[in-house]
Amino acid sequence: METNATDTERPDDAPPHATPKSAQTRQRILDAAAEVLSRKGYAGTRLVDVAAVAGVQAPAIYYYFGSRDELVEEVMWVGAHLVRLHVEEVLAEMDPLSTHMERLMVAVDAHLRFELQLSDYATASIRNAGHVPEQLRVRPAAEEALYSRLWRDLFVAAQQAGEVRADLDINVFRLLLLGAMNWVVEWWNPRTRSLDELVATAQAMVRHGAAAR
Amino acid sequence: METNATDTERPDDAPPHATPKSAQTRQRILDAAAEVLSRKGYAGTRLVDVAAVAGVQAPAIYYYFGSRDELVEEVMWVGAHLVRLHVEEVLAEMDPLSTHMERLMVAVDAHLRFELQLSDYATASIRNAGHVPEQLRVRPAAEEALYSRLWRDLFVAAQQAGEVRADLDINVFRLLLLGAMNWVVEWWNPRTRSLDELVATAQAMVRHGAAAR
DNA sequence: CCACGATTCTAAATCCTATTAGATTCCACC
DNA sequence: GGTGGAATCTAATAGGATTTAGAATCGTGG
Repeated sequence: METNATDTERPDDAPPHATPKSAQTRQRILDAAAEVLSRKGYAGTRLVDVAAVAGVQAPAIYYYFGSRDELVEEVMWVGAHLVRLHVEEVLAEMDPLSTHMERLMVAVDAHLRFELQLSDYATASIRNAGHVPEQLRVRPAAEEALYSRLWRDLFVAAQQAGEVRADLDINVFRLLLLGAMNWVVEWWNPRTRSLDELVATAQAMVRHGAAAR
Repeated sequence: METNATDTERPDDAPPHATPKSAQTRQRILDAAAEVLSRKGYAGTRLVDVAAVAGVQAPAIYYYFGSRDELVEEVMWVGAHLVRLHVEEVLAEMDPLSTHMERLMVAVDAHLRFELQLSDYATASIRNAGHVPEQLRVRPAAEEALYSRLWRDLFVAAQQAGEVRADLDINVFRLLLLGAMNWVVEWWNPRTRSLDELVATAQAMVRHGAAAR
């Protein structure tokens, strides 16, 4: 019994998957859950709806996930994970000579675009962070902590380099900024406002709001 | 049948109330609902819990409210309404000679303090705005629109007076700011951070982020 | 102190949705 | 083409929460 197999994070309790290509159904279900969750929220997400979006019958979900909560938890984790990966990746591609403020601007841009355009997972994760029962928050919370650290590092570096006012409370400022960006999912309408404009304004909020001088 | 009585907004479908003093039970129930709703969210709010907090049995709620959803809707509406009243009141007390930027600072202060200290209703309203079913959003949404207008007016006046940069998109900036402040309920912990510090940083975000010069 | 309406309770009905059971189909491989 | 396991379905179960029914209690005015 090779319980500690190498290709999976979840040891043994996990149902089958990973073997045949039809386990892409698992992905369809996960995607569907992300979409429904991002729209309806934890309260309004019914397995029947998820199944319908995934083109499957509700009980089929149990072939891949132990329970509704397990499915939700995974969506939340993936959401937090993807955002962090995306922002990290974009930052890694930057010119190493960029200023810290430039890095902040790029991070703001990446966060907003990913959240609004690329990922139902991110939206689901953001909107339901404070609404799912405690037990479901553990794994996702760990991911969010990593993401939080990423931003903290950006701000600390910028402040130490003198690019951010020394008297600014960067911890509170960072949390306010992330809140402003997260809340965007509650009001942004692609048909009403251009994403570019949104990004530019958010960047201005940081540049002028935090910059030294 | 005096259906169009003068002392109530809801015409006739409403159950008794308004007459005897014991209708303060209604208030207890509403308060309890606000508290539970602000902590557990729409999903996790069970009538049994609300009843327990109100010191009553669950079915008693139906003597005052037609349904669970009606109760929730009222909490949401009251939440939005109270915030607006509070901020309007504080602004009204200001020296008429105050600058527009000073008025914005006071509004930020009032919004945050009310949301975090004074009102479970505000918290409940904010946290669940995007999570309750569509039908429940109509009445609360009307209140929120009024509040939105209040802020828009503040920003428009400030910009026209030249106290806010002319090239700033004040609509987007306003929505970002309100988002930042609303999201605070998701992370603020009174034991970890002082409210004064939070308010000061939020004000700085506006003052430096939006101010001309 | 009695009556009557207002208020609240206990007990039961109803509904909704997650979850399980068991049957069935699909598909790769012999 | 048949066999065995993987994948999915239909139908039934179960549990929890709202909501109704009807009884009990409380409090006030006569």
